[in-house]
Amino acid sequence: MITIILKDGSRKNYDHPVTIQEIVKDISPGLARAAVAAQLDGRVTDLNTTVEEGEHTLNILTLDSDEGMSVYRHTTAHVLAQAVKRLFPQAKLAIGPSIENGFYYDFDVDKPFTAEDLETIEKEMKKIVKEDLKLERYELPRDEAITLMEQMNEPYKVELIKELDDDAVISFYKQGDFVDLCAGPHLPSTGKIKAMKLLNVAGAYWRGDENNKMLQRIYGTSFSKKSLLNEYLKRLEEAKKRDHRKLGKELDLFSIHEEGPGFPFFHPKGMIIRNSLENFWREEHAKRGYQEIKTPIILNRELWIKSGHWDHYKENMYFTQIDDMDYAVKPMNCPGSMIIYKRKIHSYRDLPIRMGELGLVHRHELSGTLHGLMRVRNFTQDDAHIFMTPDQVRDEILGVIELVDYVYGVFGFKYHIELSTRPDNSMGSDEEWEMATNALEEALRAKNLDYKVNEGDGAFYGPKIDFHLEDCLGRTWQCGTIQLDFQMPERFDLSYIGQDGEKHRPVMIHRVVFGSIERFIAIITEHFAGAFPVWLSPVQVKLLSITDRSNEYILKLEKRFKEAGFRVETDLRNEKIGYKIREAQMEKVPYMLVIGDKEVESQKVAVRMRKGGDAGVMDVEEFISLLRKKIDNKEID
RNA sequence: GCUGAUGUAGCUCAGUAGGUAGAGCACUUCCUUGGUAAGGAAGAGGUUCACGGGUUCGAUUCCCGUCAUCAGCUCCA
Repeated sequence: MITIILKDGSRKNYDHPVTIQEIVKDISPGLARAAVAAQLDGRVTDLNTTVEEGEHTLNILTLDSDEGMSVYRHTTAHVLAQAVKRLFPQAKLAIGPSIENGFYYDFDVDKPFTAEDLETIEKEMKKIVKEDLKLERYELPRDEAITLMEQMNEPYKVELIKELDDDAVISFYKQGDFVDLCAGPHLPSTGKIKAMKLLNVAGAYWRGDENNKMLQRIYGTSFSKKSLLNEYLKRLEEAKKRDHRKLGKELDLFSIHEEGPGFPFFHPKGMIIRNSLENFWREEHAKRGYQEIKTPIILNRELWIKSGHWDHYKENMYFTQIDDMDYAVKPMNCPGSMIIYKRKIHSYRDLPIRMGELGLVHRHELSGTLHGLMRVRNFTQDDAHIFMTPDQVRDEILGVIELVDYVYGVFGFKYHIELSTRPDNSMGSDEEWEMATNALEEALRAKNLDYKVNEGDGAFYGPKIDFHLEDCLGRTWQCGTIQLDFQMPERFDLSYIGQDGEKHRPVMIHRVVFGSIERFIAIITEHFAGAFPVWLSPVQVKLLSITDRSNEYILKLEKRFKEAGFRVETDLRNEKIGYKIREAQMEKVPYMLVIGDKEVESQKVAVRMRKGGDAGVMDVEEFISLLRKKIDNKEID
């Protein structure tokens, strides 16, 4: 007797052996169509699995779930491998997992795949789907598994099997002429795959280790419907359109040159965005009791030895010599802050001291990882160091969390939080780390915030809370971080005089909100697709003349707007209005004012908005107060 | 850093099977004074095709090297 308990608690009984697929069909034909795999007694398994005697819980995985999609894409990866093996029989298989939004498969081949190869492979995959091959699972004892893979000339698979635990089940999946070592589960047959696409090829090291051989990785994705695939492809295209490197060039915000790889140049328009962000930052920090400092970019070797950077961060630092003495270009701002803290004796009454610094740091990043403003070799951290007594820690962390929450809200970003714990190669004792980690967790719990834990991902001097914001395309970016540090105060022998008249050791927080100003600009450029909110727009208003009869009035308006503090440009060129509008629109200017005889006559302005077009005629002062309100409230249009 | 692709006018790109380069946009001048996403004409623009070598009578084109850019190198059968 077989008893199946379904998700809703209902039961089904069978007096003969059944496969999960048959059970699903009994439940509903609709579910049978959507099903990709199942959880039998909590374990993920194939639909082809035959259920054994006894009582079982059964949960069907469909394409609505992440697990379901992952199975679906994993099977697509197998189809890819099969296609490659048919076309390139000498190719050796490595691994082929499903990943977020798709899958990949690594192959060892003599010649890298070309774009044309991808097309051919994709065609072959479609053939395999059409053949609707059944995926059959079977298990083999270790020796036989190794012999099989050796016979098939698959050295990577042999290596994988040899590394499996002694008691591990070694399973294979067979579809037609193709067999692959795989834990599964898989779709019942290749015909279930409805829409797929190979996206690109790239080199990837075997097991991600650069000492190993470089394999060829083919990336692809698959969806349950053609329309979903197209939607996904559209999103990729949209991301490409919004690429800050492209928009940065088109909108003339910044540039990067051969003369300084990873060292961005900011143009006048980029500087307006930058300065607007920094002004906003300064205002918000002043409100919250921060002082601002600026520390030098180059400091001597002793300092970096004392701070621990010399031992823990050397590969990322730049060095120089002055009068035969060793110096380093700062990769972080904290040691400079230490020196400022130490300039005088502090009373407990002075604490907490919140010292902010928009500090330019330099870090040596591998040349292959540089990426526009996202990954650079010099950038400005919106840093701050908070020095406090141990019993102030919680409130200070809460204060930073509140600040981050407020700032991200202004840009319309959602975010999530991650907590990173002690890494290898770190300073300090286990007790200190535990205390620090607990303090961060307590603050998160006090705010009732959800968070994910990343073991071993902390800084070398302390654990951290990271804020990952989510842009309008659903991509996440790590920006803000709060790092608790018991090490630096110790190393620099920081102290304050307590109520008892004795010296005590302060605790310190490092924290950033934007993270890097440069990267934040990249993120908002992509988030807003270059159409920045008015308060950030390099040009807020553009005055467009229809004929030169209105020039005089326009110049008067320009003066008035400048007095009002707006960033305004005029276009008096001898061009048609459509031409001028098109240009202003492409520059993504939020407000265009079209001025012709009628406006001169009525002493008004005809407003055209970047989004929404013609907004009708308005009184000049009325427009000014409207714009001022939008700017002051940092409205997003 | 590694693998692969790419590097031609300010921008986007074409091109030469090796015989000293072209389009569109932008720019300049002229005509046009025209109401909500490109009016017309003419002109200028490359120290000559990222840089350095090599092959060749001759290289932007072929070969080697360097630099830069782009994609990936984290997701573990």
